[in-house]
Amino acid sequence: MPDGRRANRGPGAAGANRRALVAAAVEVFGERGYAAPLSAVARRAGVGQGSLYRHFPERVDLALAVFADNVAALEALAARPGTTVDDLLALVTDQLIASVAFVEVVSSAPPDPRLAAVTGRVRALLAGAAPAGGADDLLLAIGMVAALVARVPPADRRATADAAWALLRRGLRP
Amino acid sequence: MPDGRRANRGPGAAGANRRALVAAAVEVFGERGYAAPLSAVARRAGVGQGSLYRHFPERVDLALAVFADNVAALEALAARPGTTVDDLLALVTDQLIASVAFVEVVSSAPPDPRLAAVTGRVRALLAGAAPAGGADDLLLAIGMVAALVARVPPADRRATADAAWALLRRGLRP
Amino acid sequence: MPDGRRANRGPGAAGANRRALVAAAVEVFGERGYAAPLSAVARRAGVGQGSLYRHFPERVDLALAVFADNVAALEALAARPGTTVDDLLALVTDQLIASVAFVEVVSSAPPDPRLAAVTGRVRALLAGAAPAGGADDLLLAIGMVAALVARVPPADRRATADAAWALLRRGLRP
Amino acid sequence: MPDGRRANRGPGAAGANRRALVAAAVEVFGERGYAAPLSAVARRAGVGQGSLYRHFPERVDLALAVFADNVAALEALAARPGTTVDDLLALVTDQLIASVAFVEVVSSAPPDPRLAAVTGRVRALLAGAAPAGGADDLLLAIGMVAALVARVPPADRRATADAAWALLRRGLRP
DNA sequence: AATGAATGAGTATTCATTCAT
DNA sequence: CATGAATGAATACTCATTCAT
Repeated sequence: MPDGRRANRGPGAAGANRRALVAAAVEVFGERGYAAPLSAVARRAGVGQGSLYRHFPERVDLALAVFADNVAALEALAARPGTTVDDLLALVTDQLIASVAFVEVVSSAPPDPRLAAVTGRVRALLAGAAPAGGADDLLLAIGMVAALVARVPPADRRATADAAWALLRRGLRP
Repeated sequence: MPDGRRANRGPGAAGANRRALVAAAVEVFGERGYAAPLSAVARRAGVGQGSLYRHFPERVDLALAVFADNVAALEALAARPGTTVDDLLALVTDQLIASVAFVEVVSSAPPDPRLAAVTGRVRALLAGAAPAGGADDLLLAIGMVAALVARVPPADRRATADAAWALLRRGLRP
Repeated sequence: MPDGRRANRGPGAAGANRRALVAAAVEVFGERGYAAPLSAVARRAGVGQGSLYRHFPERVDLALAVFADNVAALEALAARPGTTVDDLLALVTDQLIASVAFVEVVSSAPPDPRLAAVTGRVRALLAGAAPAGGADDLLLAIGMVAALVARVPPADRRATADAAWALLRRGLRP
Repeated sequence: MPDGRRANRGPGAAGANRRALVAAAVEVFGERGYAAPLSAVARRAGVGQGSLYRHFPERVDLALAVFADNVAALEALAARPGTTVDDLLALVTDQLIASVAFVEVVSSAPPDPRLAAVTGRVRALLAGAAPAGGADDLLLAIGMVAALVARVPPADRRATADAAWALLRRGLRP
């Protein structure tokens, strides 16, 4: 290929490509929303369109890859002795703010069983840390904060998340 | 007009067209999201593409028309003697469920001053009904419920909204 | 009509409307080219779309109206004793610069017999003022200047026309 | 691909596609003017819409490609020993007649620096062949002939160009 | 396995033209 | 006879997906 085409780095690049695509998806979807063109993700990752489709045949597969990373981090934290519910919520909030666009995925049709599996893992680790019955409330609260944070400009996300958690903790009536 | 073209109903149809377009927008955006094709809105309304653009030059103008109706209904309710904050929140929730897709608009760029005006009217009427300082908490809570409801399948929206309000009212710690 | 619709000024407005449309066409086509939307002409004239179509069923009819005015002015000048060919060319040049967009019409299909008639009148009055056989050269020269002026920014049109006439008068080889 | 979709000829078709698009643009714009639909150019070239946009993101890029070819041919001729100004003008005239529609581009807004570069190259090669100071006159004359030829039916273009050059050479006064 | 060009369906938008009032 | 809303065909442009190399 004597032309301007990027060199074919061969099979060895597969792992690096996959990681670059996930990182690019976090960035691009964070900036332009979950509906951003996939070509922009491939370009940001420095990877061909075809490679994106090989690794992630559907748009949702990119989101699932991010979720998998996030849940693994949560599970690692939960496994550490002395971790409180608040510690877990703090990490969840950090993840929400970092990968806000993927929250949109949750509502996208059709409902994906792999998504349900992720939610199940989160529920399980919350149940392990919260008093009986509290896990569903926490899941609902996380959903509310996530949804809210997703529709706020990047600069306001941290403050909005903090205000939302404060309100949720004290309730509407003092 | 022996061909397939819809009869030109003349200028008298302007009002009816406008109302049909708003109603169609609520339906279509409710089903397919705020990014749904405008051609689908025009078709559902039984109106030509050009008429849609005449009445609503930008997509956001459709949302503003819905918001204007909603806020007017809220103001009418607030003006009725004996109306409580809970009455207002109940109506807000009904509106959210009925016009869920328009919630997405609030986060769309660029920020629209007309949108800020609508928010201002809501804040004002809440401030008139809530104890001092409570209006901002209520606005935040409405935002959370709205964002959450918007990413839930239509059939679950009522139950989700109810659960969210219950959680917000009692707070996360019993 | 209690709404925002302009008052129907009635049949008496016909003449004024026609003149306003021609003037608006000169302006709008001058600014945006002969392909400018007819709705812009009607708006500029302060006249309904329907009235434009009544007076000028086709786009070319607007051009013909301008040409008719221009040729009448030329004929009036030619009829004045002592008028030279240069006087006529000076007026033609003024007209070209003022109504530059209409030059495009000449090349628009299909060829219109009324356009040929206008050209014939111009040839006749030039023949009356120029030495035998010179009228066709003059017509060709006018066509060249017109075509050139039409593709130059408004501010440069006068200077361009002057340079073109100077070149035509002296020829390429001194 | 059993459906109607054209076979994907792969990246190797890029060069052929580009050439086909330029050739199709010359034809289509020649027949229907510079405002002709780009979809017609793509269809004539036997190429998808997307490929047209990939190669020529803007309409003017098609014109620049034609100009680049034309100027290169002129420069090649100018470099040949014994080439006269008349030889160059003859080639310019041939090019004008073949790619007449692109003349419109020159007046299109916004002014494009790449267009100015093309003009500069033409001026340079004329200056090399013409007596001192003559290049600007020649450029003006070419502009007049080009503008005139562009507004004449295809069948008349050669004769019109010849008549225009003859008039320019001898000047208006015998 | 990677690359990126090719493809065309899908949408937004404009504007000529018609016609009820 | 005037008005301007209604209509939809035509066009520009984007982007998901395929596939030759």
